[in-house]
Amino acid sequence: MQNQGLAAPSLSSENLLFLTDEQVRKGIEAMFFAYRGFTADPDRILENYAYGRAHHRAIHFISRAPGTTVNNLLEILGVTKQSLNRVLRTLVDDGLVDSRIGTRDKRERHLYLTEKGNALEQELSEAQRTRMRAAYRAAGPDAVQGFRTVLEQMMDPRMRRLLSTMTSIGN
Amino acid sequence: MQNQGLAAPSLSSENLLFLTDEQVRKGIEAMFFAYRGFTADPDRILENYAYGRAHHRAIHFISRAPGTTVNNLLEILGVTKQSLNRVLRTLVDDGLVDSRIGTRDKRERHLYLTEKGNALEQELSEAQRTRMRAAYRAAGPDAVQGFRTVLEQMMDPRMRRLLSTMTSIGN
DNA sequence: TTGGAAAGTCAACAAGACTGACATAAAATG
DNA sequence: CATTTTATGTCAGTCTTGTTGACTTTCCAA
Repeated sequence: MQNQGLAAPSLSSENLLFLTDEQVRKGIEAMFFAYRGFTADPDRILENYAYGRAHHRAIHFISRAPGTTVNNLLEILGVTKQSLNRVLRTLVDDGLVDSRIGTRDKRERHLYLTEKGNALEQELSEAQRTRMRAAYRAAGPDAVQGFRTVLEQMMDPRMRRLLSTMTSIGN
Repeated sequence: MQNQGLAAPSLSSENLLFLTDEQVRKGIEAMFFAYRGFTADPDRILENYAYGRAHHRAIHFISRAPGTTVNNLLEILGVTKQSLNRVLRTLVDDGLVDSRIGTRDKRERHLYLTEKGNALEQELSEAQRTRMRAAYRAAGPDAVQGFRTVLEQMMDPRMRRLLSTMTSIGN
């Protein structure tokens, strides 16, 4: 177990207060409630389609990285292939996702959103972006910078790497 | 649908960039990955006890507000009472939670952690706090302030009120 | 005092995670 | 060329955690 800062010599008294269990706990609870808000709008929309959060996640990342393979998506989502397969199957069957056999490596399936899939993706992400945008605007640019910084520190390093490669493609 | 800022006259060019769909989308993905990190440590611990995240949440908020009623907890957790009841039953049966019939209103149950329940709560929250603390320390005080501000803006107003009353008790 | 509302409990079901076993096809390797 | 590894898909079964519906007990107000 690490030294948790109570006796750390390099911290200012402001930092000592800032790192009290109480303060950290507030952050934990804020994270819990905020995540509920974060998923609330897409969840509401998904009810109309008989899809769930799992479908949303798949659609999101296929939209983000078109042509991604199943294996790649597995890595990003952190679920088992059986679990992802169930979701993908329904999305392919319903005509929202196109699964194309790889040209170089025919074992691979490359995933793309169809027009229909893209429409749902737009609907979902627009709802989610609207909330985020409102929060960002209310909080201001500096707060957003801090928000992003703390989130990056919270995730596992592996996910942090994954996120940075993903955003460098997408930008 | 609201004006999303692209033509908003009061925004600086820095803000225009800052509010691009791409930037917002990065935030969404960061939130997703960070939440995974956020729950990873408690989840690992819970495996040893045959409990899940739902048990953790109940334990957390009972610890936070000892003597809270089932109804109150329902409000905080945002699940159905039947769902919460299953979790509470196992916790009571296993001797982690004490459920006392209300004195004023005998319909109510007031919930308390037992010594055993407190021990698990400590183990779980210490693991979670350790990660949060590390993230906070790496990000710095200003970033943490921004983090908290954005999270509060992201949650539903009802939850924001709930959080503020909760923290005013706990502090 | 009685009927409705509120708090909590029990039962059954569904979504979405999991593990394990197995199949197929293609690529990589000796 | 034979063997092994990799990528994907599938079937079956389990677990957690959410849901709805039906029920009991308790309280309160008409």
